[in-house]
Amino acid sequence: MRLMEAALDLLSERGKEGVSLRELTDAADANVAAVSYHFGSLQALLDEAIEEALERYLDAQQEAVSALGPEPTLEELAAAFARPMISALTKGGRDRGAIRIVARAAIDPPAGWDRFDARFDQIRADVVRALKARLSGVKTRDLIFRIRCAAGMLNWIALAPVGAEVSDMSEKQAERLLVPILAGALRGTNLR
Amino acid sequence: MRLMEAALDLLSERGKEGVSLRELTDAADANVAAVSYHFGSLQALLDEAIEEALERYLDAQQEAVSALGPEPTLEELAAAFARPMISALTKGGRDRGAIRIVARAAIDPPAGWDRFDARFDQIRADVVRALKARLSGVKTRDLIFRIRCAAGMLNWIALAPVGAEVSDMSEKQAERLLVPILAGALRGTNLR
DNA sequence: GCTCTGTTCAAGCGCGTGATTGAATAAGTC
DNA sequence: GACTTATTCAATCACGCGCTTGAACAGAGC
Repeated sequence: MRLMEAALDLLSERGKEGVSLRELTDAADANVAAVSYHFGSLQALLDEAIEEALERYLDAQQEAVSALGPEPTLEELAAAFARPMISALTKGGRDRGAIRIVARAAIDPPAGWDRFDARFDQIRADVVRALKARLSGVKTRDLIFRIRCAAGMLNWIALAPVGAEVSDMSEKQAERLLVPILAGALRGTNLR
Repeated sequence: MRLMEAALDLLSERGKEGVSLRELTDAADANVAAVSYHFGSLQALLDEAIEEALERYLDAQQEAVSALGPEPTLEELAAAFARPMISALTKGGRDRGAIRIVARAAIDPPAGWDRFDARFDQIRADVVRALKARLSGVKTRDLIFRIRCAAGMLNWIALAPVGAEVSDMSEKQAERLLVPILAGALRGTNLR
């Protein structure tokens, strides 16, 4: 569907408040009424696009994390956790666009996103389990917070100007740059 | 000025695209024409508010970093770097609002923000100098990237839901939680 | 009392927005 | 060919937007 593609493109550039019906239908080479006809409203189309982007991202991250061996190192864990983001950023195009939509939405989640809470919790639980083998002294609550900080850092890179640097690299280069930082954040410093 | 206060409040809640002239003047209990009269336009008022918030933040961060001793530990450095943000978040109210405005603006900097590039570079240079004493093997370019990642993580915490947790803590608690993560990110993992 | 200056106000302008409408067209189905 | 259904289209609606206008008001200086 051309409308959905145009919605994803515009959402990634301008955010969910910056997409007007006219420019969307112009970009999709469609009539304004087509949006109401197929999706009910502009908002419904945008919501659908955002949810689709999030679902794809969660699928990729969950798969990457569960593909890890039994006792991964911090770096292996961080690499798996970050791979979907790094891959999308360095690949560019629609993939990078979709990931930016998700990152934007994570700042103030749209209504109804508690629907995805269980998936977020599941992924974090998997990461926590792997982390505990390496960081035995840290409370679970703190580990979860560190994971959220690491995810936040990735989201920031997807959105902010600093991420342009990463987008220009190869996937390997970006991984070599980012994984030590993420792993360092997960490990922390105060308790050895 | 009531208009400026209302602008800061609304900007921190909705971002720079989400503030309408009507709701601003309603919140400030003023007439719509007052904005044009005193500031020229709505955009000019918002720009002024954002720049003021950024300047205050840069001042605080620069002061905190330059107040460090000659060879600070990674934790001391991270604590100084993060103090203005942590302080504003835990303090709440207008301080927290102002910091969120800055964080939002950092995602896609308004036109003319290259004006502040020198200040950002200055602060980063100070941090790099202190970092080099502790991380002798890392390239300057990579250190700068790590600093930007750490700053990004703080900005993310200021904006995203995960930050609510931090906002409810005391400044000391928040520092104990965040500083090890930031210091860990700055140190990285792959080269000891 | 009169005027000048700074400020506030209700009313309205032009414009872009999301959404709707009824006609026109295309594609099956018998 | 006739009827039904799905889709597209130009035209239009009401609304909220940023901004301007000219009148009204208040205070200071003379």
